[in-house]
Amino acid sequence: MLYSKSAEYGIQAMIYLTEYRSDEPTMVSTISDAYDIPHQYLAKIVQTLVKHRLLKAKRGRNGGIFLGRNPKDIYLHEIVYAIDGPPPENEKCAIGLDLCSDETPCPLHHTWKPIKGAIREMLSSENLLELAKRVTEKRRIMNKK
Amino acid sequence: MLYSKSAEYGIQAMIYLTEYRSDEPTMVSTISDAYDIPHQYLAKIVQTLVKHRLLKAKRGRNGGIFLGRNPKDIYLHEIVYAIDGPPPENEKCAIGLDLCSDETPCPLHHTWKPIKGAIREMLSSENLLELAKRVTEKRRIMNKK
DNA sequence: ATTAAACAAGACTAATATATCTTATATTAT
DNA sequence: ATAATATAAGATATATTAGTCTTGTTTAAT
Repeated sequence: MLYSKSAEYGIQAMIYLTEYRSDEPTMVSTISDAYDIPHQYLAKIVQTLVKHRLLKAKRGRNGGIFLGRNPKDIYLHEIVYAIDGPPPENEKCAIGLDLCSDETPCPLHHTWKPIKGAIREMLSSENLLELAKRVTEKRRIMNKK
Repeated sequence: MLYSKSAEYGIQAMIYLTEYRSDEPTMVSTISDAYDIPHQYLAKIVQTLVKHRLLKAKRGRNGGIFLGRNPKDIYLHEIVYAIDGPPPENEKCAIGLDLCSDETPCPLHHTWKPIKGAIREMLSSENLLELAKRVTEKRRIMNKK
């Protein structure tokens, strides 16, 4: 809906790294096991994130990956864009008609535009640190039951 | 984003039928030409819509398709569900974590839930007649330029 | 009756996203 | 030095979506 499955895996991996942050590198296999993601597939995604400097990798024995920078400065849309690519220049209208704009709106324009704005806002305001905190909290609640 | 390309084509076709409603049937090729949709591909989609009674078809020479009922009583989500299938029982959370609910929310839950609601609301409140009117109005504006 | 022209339907092809397999390369423990 | 073990990278495989091709069936004009 919001992004590809690959981007979803990427987000999960980065949340994991934030939640269990450490000076030691974390192996990709540790994350793929934790979230039940195919190992080699996640490895590919991780490579992309490393190229975009969102992750750092340490190769060789006892190697693994780290966050590329402080998680409170990493926003969701960066991860999504790195993996899925940036959104298209001229975004299509919701119904696929040509030339949708405020002046010549497509039939869904007035309803869809604010929703699209809310999505953009969500992806560009949520940072990894906050997300990871909420995951920790969620686990706490679930364990209590 | 909201639905598959097939569903998008289906919506376009039904808007066309609403805008140019007539007692005579409209050929699938007329619509595929108008919206630049691959003819045979649209034909397949139309078959699905006929099976779901959203369209009626008249076979044979001088045949074509009609709306299955009054366009003001046809809502977007019906078209989408007919083509893409109904949404999954237990909708996944935005980040793909297990068990996302109000009690054990995923990290995006609070932001994403109202957006999802707005999308659902949009698809279930917009009817074909309104949409077609707006397309007509849009064309009027565009021609004036 | 015959034929032309429309939708119906199934098999096939192409493109893309997802996933796996194999080999290379880097790094550390021994 | 060597072996073990991690990421890097490229080729291959599978699943899904999008699109095409061919044939069947229905209907009306002739």
